[in-house]
Amino acid sequence: VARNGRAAGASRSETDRQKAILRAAINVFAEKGYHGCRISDVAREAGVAHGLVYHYFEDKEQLLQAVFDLGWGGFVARVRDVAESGQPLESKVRAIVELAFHAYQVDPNAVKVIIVEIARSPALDRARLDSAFSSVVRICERMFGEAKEKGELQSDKHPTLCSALLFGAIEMGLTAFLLGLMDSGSQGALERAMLQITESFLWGVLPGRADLSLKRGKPSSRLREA
Amino acid sequence: VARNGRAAGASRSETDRQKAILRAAINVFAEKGYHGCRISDVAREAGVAHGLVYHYFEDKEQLLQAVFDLGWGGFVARVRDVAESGQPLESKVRAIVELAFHAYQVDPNAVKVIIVEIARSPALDRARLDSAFSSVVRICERMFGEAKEKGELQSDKHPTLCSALLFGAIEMGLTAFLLGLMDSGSQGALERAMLQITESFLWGVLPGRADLSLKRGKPSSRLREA
Amino acid sequence: VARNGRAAGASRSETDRQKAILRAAINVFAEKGYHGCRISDVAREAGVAHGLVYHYFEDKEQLLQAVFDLGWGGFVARVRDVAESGQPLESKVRAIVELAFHAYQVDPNAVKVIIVEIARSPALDRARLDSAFSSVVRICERMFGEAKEKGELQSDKHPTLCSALLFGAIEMGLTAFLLGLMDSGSQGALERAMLQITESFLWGVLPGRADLSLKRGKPSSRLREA
Amino acid sequence: VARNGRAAGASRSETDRQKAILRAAINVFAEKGYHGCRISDVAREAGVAHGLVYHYFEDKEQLLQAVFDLGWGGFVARVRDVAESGQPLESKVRAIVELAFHAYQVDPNAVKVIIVEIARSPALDRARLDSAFSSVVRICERMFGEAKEKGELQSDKHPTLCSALLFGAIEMGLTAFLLGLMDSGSQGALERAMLQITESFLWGVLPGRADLSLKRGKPSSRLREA
DNA sequence: AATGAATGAGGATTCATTCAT
DNA sequence: TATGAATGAATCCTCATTCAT
Repeated sequence: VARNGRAAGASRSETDRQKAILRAAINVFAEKGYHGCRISDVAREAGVAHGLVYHYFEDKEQLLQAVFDLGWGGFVARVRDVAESGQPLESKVRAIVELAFHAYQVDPNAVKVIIVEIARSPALDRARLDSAFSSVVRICERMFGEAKEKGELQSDKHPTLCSALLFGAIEMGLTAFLLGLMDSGSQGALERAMLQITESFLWGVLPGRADLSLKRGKPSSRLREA
Repeated sequence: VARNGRAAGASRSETDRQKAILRAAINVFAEKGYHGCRISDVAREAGVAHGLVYHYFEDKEQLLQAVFDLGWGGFVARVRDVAESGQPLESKVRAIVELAFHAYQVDPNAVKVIIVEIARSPALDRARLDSAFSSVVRICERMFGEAKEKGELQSDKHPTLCSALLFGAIEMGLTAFLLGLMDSGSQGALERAMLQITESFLWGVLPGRADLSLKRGKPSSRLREA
Repeated sequence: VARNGRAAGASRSETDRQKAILRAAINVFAEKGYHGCRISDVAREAGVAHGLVYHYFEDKEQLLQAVFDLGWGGFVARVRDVAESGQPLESKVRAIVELAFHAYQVDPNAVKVIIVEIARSPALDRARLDSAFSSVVRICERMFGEAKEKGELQSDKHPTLCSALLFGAIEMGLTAFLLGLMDSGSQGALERAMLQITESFLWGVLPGRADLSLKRGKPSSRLREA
Repeated sequence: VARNGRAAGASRSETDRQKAILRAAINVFAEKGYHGCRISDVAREAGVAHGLVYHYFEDKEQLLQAVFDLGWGGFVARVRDVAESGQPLESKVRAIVELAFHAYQVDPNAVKVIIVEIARSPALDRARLDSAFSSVVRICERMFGEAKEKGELQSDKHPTLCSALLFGAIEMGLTAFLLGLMDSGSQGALERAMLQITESFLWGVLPGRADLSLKRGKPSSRLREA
């Protein structure tokens, strides 16, 4: 029993160490960028010797992959759930934006790393990364494509581009906070931004447009009103 | 005259070398990424000895800065011209999107480097870059703010966020091409994308836009105002 | 016990590597000069990879500093002990010359590096070095100043200059050996040189010293006082 | 005639340029050290393009040689004149010290370069430099040797060492000024230092020694009293 | 599992030197 | 003569990775 206890403790602490390193990697990558930091920076942040990083991760690149997979993988899965659910397009879009902003609220550094490093080229396995990124775009592309067939999307809109634009709006909205263009401290700023992104994407920014949603008589079910 | 010609040729060729290096840097950075290439890769691409790069540029980072300044400076100036012109908001937005896409058509690699290697990364002098990036956002923020006062923008839209969203849509639209999500080869793809970004930003993606763009100015109660 | 032995061996060997590098640096600097050698020359001499040098020393310059600190620090401390001891000036001078020559006998290369590469050159942090060098001069300056008050030094001698001259005599005496002007191989050459430097400094080189050293304390008018 | 005039003017200006470069080299070497400066630093100081340096001097090393030869060559020649003159040892020593201090007053930077760079190893043609330095030592060695035979030097003094000590005293005396240990600004400081070096070398620093010179009834002819 | 000493490939940068003009 | 663009050998230094303990 004592053995088991110790073993369990040990194995738990193993995982703890690994998690600590992953956490540290997220923070250090977010702060200095993947190329701008050393493995030993990550190790110091995690409070371990740099050699230990290699016990848990193949190499520096795999560490970034792990950060990416951890944050992105969950996000993609959740986006897929939403995109493949039965709700109307409007609700789906709203939910996806909420997912992204929620992730940002929970772990802004992780979002930052993913946003910042995702498009940088040779550091990562392009195939894997691009496809990872592409995968969300593709998922939503399908979502928009099907919505288009159902008449939930304007007929002249390219589904791929819709998908890209949605994430572009989300990303740059978040970037505005990351860069300090928007004050993320002020109460409710993130919620308002989230709302505006959704609304703008759906109805545009010009006056008199949003009102249509009423006219059409299809008030979208809104999560927060549920 | 011949002398003058030669002299002019000589002095031009000095600048030519510098330009050649800058061009090479754009292409090599776009191809392999800033961190993924060596100065000597740039030099080889430019057909010069690597030492010459240091004759014209302080160091590798300054070379990237130069790429940025060259491409971004012109873009910002043109955006400012548009933003401060007298035309209605809709035309301004349309013109700004066109500017970005035109830059991409003229020099996709430069756009790629600026978007992928510079606009995000902590690799460079953040103060300078952030302010450079912020500057366009601020310019358009003012544009949207003034439009809002004139009733050209929905009253609940935050000008900063509008600005961020516009550039987010543009950037991710371009990214879709950069990553190959969209086929930039097909005739007119860029033009259609450009149009869609503009329209989506202005009118949203939900159906009914076509009607509306004909019968603008029909106010009605909105859901949240109910 | 065996474990302890190994552990002790290990911890000692860490320091041993550092010492080996320092030793190698002394020899290589002495042989080829600071600017004339590469870090990898030092590393090879020490039998380690060049990267390890940077594990123990900040950079090449700090390595030279370390050589200096090691050799000079001890010397200064010993000079201070002598200078602040209670013995008469003559004995102090004798002891200081002995210190320097002893250092040369024990480690001629270290003395060479300190004299040739450090004591003069603008290559290093002048503030630190000058003050290091100045410190001995100042220590002895005080020694001569106090001796002067006690009448142990000619009343028209400037203490600072006495100090400088003493070390000048010592240094050039050693330099004569370093440059091969004097044959350091011949038995007792160093001892004789040491003695001559001391005697010359104390009594001058003109004839009549032998008498005087027997009948000290016979004042008479001096030429300039005539 | 016009041609001659121009030619003469041209050739004169050639020499002027060369002299300017040499002057610049002296100053820059003195300021930053031979290894611490670039050819272009020298060229800038001289107000010429760095390429021109190679028109007048083989390479960087030859430039240092030229500086050395210029300053040292004259000094050695003058020392030889003194050493081989018929005057008594005491006068010779006095004259040699005066030569050195005079050189310092006329061109402290040149003296600094020669003093500082002379002993540094691989930068220069050791054979040439050492022999250059050795040559003065040898010249004076002979001087002391002959003086010893005539009984003008203590019988137990090694001529080589006497020579080394003399220059050691001179050099460190000058170094005291170079390092700011002595205030070279104060009126007459150099003269007093010069005097003290001479006197100390001849009669030592202990009290009651100098008086001998009177007792012996051989007042040395002193230049300043001439 | 954990440490950190040790390794060495890799690449940025410098600067003496050349040479076309 | 004079210039400074151009070259490229030389070297410092970094840091991912390994491995003995």
